[in-house]
Amino acid sequence: MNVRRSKSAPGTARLATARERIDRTAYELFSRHGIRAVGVDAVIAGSGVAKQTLYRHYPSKNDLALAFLRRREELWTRTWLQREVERQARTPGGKLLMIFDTFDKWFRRPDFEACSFVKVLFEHGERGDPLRDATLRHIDTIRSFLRQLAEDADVRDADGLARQWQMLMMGSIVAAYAGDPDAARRAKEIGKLLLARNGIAPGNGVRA
Amino acid sequence: MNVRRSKSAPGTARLATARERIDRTAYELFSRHGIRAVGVDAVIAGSGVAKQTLYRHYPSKNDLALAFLRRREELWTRTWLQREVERQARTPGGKLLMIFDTFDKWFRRPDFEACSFVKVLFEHGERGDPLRDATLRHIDTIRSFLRQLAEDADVRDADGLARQWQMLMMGSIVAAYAGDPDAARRAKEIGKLLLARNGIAPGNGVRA
DNA sequence: GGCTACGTAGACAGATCTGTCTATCAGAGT
DNA sequence: ACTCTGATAGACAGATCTGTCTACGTAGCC
Repeated sequence: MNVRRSKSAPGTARLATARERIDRTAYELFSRHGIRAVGVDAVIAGSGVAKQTLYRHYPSKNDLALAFLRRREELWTRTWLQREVERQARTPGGKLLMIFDTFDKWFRRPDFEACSFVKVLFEHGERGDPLRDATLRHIDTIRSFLRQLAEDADVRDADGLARQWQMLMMGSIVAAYAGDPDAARRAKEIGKLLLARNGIAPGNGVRA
Repeated sequence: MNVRRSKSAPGTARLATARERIDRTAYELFSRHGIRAVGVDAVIAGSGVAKQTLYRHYPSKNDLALAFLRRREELWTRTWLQREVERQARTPGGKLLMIFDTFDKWFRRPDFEACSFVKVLFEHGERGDPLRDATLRHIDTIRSFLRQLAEDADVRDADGLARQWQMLMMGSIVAAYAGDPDAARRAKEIGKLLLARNGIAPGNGVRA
């Protein structure tokens, strides 16, 4: 059972700390099946870790779920979506549209798992649930990114456009999850109308 | 405990059949908290019915959940949304926009519970789950209504417009659930752009 | 060599949830 | 009067899930 390689030098990266395996497994399972549907035993089995080890790092499943949401923001929002958008488009309008090009590839992945934030929001929507509050904060973070792009484009009502854009994003995610693989393209079409309405040049984003 | 009034004449309406109380309670609880979060014991307690009675009418919780979805289509989709829209608008374009006026009132209700179909879709999204399949059919029913309106408006791609419109509807529901009470108005604005794009007169729906 | 930190293995308590079972009761039709 | 249907009340089995507890092992560090 002892598959671990070494403890290595202090402060340097280990090959697969128990904690890292827990985090990775929790991410995999929670993002695919939701939080309620996955028990701590499944995380333990998947990461090959002892129960006590998991509970040493996270005092409760709730804490593990909160850590998952933070990791989701790190991996999905920042490292994936924002980086992809910034890398492939230059103008604010082009970046906004590039979101849907990025979504398009995402929706067509066979393991498309939908947006964890929306999923958890519906799973733990009761007012007062700490998971709900955390989820709302992560959704706010995404909207801040959109609002910044809208401000860069000198839109009159940047917050309003950001909210409309996020509505399109979430709507397309639900539609894709309900089985429409072209949801991102349909959303992008609407996005173009919104950009035109707000006097933003749609081009300059490499692709039309 | 015996609160029932009478069994009344055969074939006529009774005052509150056990079955009716079960259905009403299940609707209340499932629509508010989702299906996973509500146990059969809660439905039993809420309807004041014996456990055996519930299981006589519905062989399993799953069947009860399917009945709930049918009832949701009856009450929410047909009796509420469609009727409200048909009652207050005359032209296809006006009816489409009226959806968001109706949503606006809905979103502002203090007991706004979001769309059960979307909720259940995320709760039971695993492929092969009968609840998921039923949910998708109910979502299709709503889209048929939208497609019919689009066809009445002589739109070139009625299915495409219906899908975009439904995307707006679902996006606004998620946004409202995430705390934006103005989500319906923002969606309506986008809707107007879509109508204009498709050459549909926005007016004639009583309200602009 | 011994202390400390971390990890493993698995039993266990306690809660919760679905579905079954038994026993009893009330009313309506024949 | 008798029977049949539907309802009540609640115990119970069996599964599942969170979190605790004990006992043991191992590697680094002083």
